[in-house]
Amino acid sequence: MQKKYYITTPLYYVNASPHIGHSYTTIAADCLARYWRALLGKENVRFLTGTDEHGQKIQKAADEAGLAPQAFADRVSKQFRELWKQLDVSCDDFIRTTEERHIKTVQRALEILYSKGEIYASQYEGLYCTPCETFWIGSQLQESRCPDCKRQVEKITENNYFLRLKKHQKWLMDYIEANPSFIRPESRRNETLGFLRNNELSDLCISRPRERLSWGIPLPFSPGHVTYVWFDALLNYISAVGEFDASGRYVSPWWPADVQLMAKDILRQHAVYWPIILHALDIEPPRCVFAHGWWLMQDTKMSKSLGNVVSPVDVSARFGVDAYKYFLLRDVPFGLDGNFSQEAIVKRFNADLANDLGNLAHRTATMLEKYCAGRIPADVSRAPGNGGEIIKEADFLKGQVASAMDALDFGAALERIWAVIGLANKYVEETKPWNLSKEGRVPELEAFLGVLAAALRSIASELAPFMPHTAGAISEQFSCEVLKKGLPLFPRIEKKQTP
RNA sequence: CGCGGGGUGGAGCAGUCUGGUAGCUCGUCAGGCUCAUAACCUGAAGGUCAGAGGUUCAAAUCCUCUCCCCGCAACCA
Repeated sequence: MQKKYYITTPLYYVNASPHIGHSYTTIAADCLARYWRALLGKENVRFLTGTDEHGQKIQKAADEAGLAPQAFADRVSKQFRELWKQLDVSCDDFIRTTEERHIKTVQRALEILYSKGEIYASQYEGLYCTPCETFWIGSQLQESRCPDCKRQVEKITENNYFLRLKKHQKWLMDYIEANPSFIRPESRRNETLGFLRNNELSDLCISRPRERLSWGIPLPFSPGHVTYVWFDALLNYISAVGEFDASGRYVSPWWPADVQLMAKDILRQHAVYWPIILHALDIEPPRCVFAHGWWLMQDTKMSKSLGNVVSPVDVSARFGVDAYKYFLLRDVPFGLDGNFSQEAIVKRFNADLANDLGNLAHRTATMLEKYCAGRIPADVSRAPGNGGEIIKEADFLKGQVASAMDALDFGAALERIWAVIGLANKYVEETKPWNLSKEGRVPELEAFLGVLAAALRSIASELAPFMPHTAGAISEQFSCEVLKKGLPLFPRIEKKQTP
């Protein structure tokens, strides 16, 4: 049995405000963190998120906003931090790449790699558009002009520093082959292996000349250069939870990470560059990098230029934080793309949350009041009908949720929980408590209600990582000797209501 | 010969690796019930599993070919 659990999200790039995609990764990570805290104890789980703040795009966005890069980064980073608070995300740490602790670690890592010969000086040659300050590769050009501003690009050469990737390619392929659960889901693992088999890695340019870009971490061995933003950003996962000792050995109570979540578009950086950087530093790779899918808008990718980016603030304000989380984790298998729409959320909300779960809690509460004077019976030994089976199924639930969570299959975990909700609703129909009441069969009636309350407690307990508020509300109602009836948890959303 | 993903009842999906009565959710229709948020429960209708050929006692599942859809510049989970 493992003793500790370290989970990360990517550091979100602060060149724009958070959208539902950012919240998806973070909510999934939050769910896992909450799940493992319940299992291992709060002190044995570490959940890290944060913001990535260096690089040319930030500098550019800051210029456009008329702010200094740091001031701009402060502003957007704060948006992320506040969003996580609003969404009740339980991160243990929020790291920013402009923090001292991170800069120190990055510079130390650079020194170590440089002294080991893993980083070397060379020349970078490329097609550069000066007004746009961007390098392009041949295939991106439109009639040898910059695809953005349509101006002529020029071939320029600059002195830079490179990280050796090629020499570690064989090691990485062997590592991925030997560790089937390192890259998940399996389709992404195959994709990565295919890429590595068909391509020879070229060494990674990890520096930028200061005169071209100043907003970054200076290279300790070349003050005229700053660090390439991806190299900088990836190291956050270790800079947040440990440091290098005098001999250059990385020491951390948390590393290696158990799961590193990300969306599929940044798998390459995490499945190729990142393990190689770590390997070059004599640090173990993470146990698992998991790439999930995208949320599409009407079957097309969300993008700023199409203007179809949805804000998690608006959606969670309309439907509630828990319902929003439920939708994200339930509607699409983790790993695949999904379609995002208000209609889809309403459907889930009404069918699963209002009709199944909310209604079960509410009808149980009403029956407890009506038939038991609000007392919650503890003795279920004389439960009629399938009562014993319901109790058994509720007990099994923990194990079923556990195996789904081990597979990072949130949807399956929720389906298991909903199966018990379904059983409980059916149990009411089959038992017909209104008849028991008329016939004065009090012991059976009480045991019946005891079964429902027990089932709801199990449901709440398993639901807690997914919907903390809802689970709390259910527990509170049904966990004492006396019922604390509340208002319906999820009032149905009627069709006529306009968005 | 680019690479990858996909085409299963009205909608969204699972099943394909390890052939053997085609399953789930939503929607529709009918019935039941009244504790409950017009919620809940039961039942029904609806699919030649993109198409063609092949292997097999048996194919959504294996093989071959064909057709169609989506992604593969940037922003970006």
